Amino acid sequence: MVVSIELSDAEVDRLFHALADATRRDILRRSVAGDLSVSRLAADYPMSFAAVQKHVAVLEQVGLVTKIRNGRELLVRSDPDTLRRARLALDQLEEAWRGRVERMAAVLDDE
Amino acid sequence: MVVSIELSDAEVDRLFHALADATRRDILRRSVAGDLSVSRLAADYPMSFAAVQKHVAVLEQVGLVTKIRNGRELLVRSDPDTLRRARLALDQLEEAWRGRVERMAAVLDDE
DNA sequence: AATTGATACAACCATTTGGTTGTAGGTTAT
DNA sequence: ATAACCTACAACCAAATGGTTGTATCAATT
Repeated sequence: MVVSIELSDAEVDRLFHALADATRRDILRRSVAGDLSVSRLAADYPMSFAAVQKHVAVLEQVGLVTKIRNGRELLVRSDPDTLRRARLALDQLEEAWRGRVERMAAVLDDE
Repeated sequence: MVVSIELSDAEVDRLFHALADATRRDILRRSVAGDLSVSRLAADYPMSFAAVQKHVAVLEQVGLVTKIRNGRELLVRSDPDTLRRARLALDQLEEAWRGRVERMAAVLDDE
């Protein structure tokens, strides 16, 4: 059974904003492929460690990622459920479109 | 046949950014339901006409919307293709996840 | 215990964003 | 022609964003 999830405007705002940055999307992709520490991630971007840390924090605040302690490092782990919620928001927008197309088709059928 | 579309990082940045605002998403939904003039749209938001105009401009710049002259007003029309491109970007992120799940399942099968 | 490595966090800065008001340019209606 | 309406655009402002450096904390290694 699929539970219909209610997404608040504010949450969708933050979700899309988190996804609207190439570095953050790249961090997401890489942490999906396998858990990586923040410093390991940071090594591959042309910016300071602190900057990458901030990007991870943005992803973490919207739940796209969680951090797991492993010795003295923190592994960044992506959360597929949150990504699904982002998709749901897009789906709802697209659904409005499908509805319109159907209504137009119905009008045409009436003639 | 579905053509695999290449989305540049910059384009996805702008796409998600355009969607990361509740007012803009609402304008999208309303213009999907039926073409509306900018002033008609603006009348229903608690902000100035110029502010709404800017939101429409953001949607227009990323191609989520186009404007069509109708007498002295400009109708805002949504473009479903661009919305689909946004979804494609999300799908590609999700696909990375599916790939991981499959690899993990394969590892488990090997044991 | 001292050092090193990984992270957190504050302070700061430039740029962008989202809002405002005001002015100007077309289009329709009277 | 004039008035009324719709849109465009510039100038301005406060707040948020994305980056920096510096300092502090905490865990592991030696």
